[in-house]
Amino acid sequence: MVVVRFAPSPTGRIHVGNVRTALLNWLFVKKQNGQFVLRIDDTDTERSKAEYETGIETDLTWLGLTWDRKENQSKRFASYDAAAATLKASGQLYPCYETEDELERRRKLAMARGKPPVYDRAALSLSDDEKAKLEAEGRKPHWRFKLSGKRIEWDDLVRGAQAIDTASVSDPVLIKGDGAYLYTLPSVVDDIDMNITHVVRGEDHVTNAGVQIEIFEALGAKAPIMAHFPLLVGKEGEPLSKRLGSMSIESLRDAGVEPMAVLSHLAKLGTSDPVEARTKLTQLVEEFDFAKIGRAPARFDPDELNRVNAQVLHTLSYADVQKQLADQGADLGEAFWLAVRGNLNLLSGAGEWAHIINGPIVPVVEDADFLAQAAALLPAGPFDASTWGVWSDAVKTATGAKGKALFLPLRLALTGLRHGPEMNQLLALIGPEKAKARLAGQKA
RNA sequence: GGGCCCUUCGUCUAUCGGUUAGGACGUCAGGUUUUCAACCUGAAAAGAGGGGUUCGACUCCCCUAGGGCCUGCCA
Repeated sequence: MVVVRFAPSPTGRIHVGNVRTALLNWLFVKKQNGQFVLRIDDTDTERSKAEYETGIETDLTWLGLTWDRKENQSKRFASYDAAAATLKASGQLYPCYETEDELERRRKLAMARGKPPVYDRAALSLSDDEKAKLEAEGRKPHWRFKLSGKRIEWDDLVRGAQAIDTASVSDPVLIKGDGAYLYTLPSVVDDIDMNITHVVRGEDHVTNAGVQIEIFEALGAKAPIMAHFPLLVGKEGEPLSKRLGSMSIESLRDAGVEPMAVLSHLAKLGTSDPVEARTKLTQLVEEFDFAKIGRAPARFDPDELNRVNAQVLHTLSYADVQKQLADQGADLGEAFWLAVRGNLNLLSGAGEWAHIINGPIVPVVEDADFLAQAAALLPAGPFDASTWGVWSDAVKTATGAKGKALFLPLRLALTGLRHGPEMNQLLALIGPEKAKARLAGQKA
């Protein structure tokens, strides 16, 4: 069975970049009838917060990205300890005593000389006596994984044949001087223990992939299949991180954006499919294919998201939104929704139209005589969708006004606005009493 | 500095040596709505620059320019 994971750290709320990773994993695994594991990467106990963990769950749930299983890395230290012990025993995890300052200095020096800043493995040649002496001085070792220096190759589902030369990469630190695990080892151990079959993530991890494949093998496991997709960049092609603050899922939800708009946009952006609204997650699942994902960074433009949001709204059925309309006191029935949805950019806008229909609103009167003539011609009621046509025709005959001169004054008087849904729908919903009052210039 | 990846209409992209370079959004025009919005139809709109290879290059190679990622005791 296909098993994927989404592994956010609970050090903040998730944003569009994170969600894209989650979504791509989710769409892929649903198409394969596999399992989606939500793995909370909370090994950093200092920065991880329970409130962010629940925040992540809230955001994913709002989007409809369900998980089959949830794990917390903070509960799995025993497994990491065991894996570290295995690697230490085989000599593949070795202690280093350089300070961060030293390493920083060496890196800068190497770069200044035009050399790649790769760790020189000086610690490997330390004798037991030297190590003992350093530890006696109070130095705490950090532990590095010894890379093979070979070319690591894999077939990436998005990028095709990949090769990374581990000779050009520093031996990764797996355990910090304070004993804390860095992301690398727990990630590999979890992937093994949780039978993760496919790792789907951003291309910022491709170098990691090479390193991690070696760790998988060092632990006697086979690395999962990898898929690294291009990252999102901003509208002008700048790294998205600069604007991430305003892109949190929480903020989008607060702004009234539809979950399916977020999902549609993120699923289609950077793929060969047109960026169009889908109203059901199942449609996105059906259409998902790694082969459709391009290799160039995809530009995320909030305006596009708003456009997709409007598109979602325009196709949502009454049943889809009835509950939400009721929540904002704007459930005026199916005819109302159908009349109004095409004019909405946000669902919250439905409330404004409900208010225009229910009143009281102040009509805009530019020519009271004209409106008085029109009011006199108003049918007795009740109103239906044909009332408007009959009535406006009568007004036209009586006054000689036509086109814009006929319609705009009536629209302004009846709705107070210059634009909106078709008047035949609106007039039927407004009804005879309010129509009459508004035409007379009265608040109603 | 080094490594990896990328560059086609304004935007997201198709093309995997021979196409009138296709689609979607946006834009513009027309239609519908006796107004507007929504909706429908149509049009304009592209291979970063320079060298090669080839009968032929968007497609393959090199250089230049531009962009992204990595190069952490971050994830």
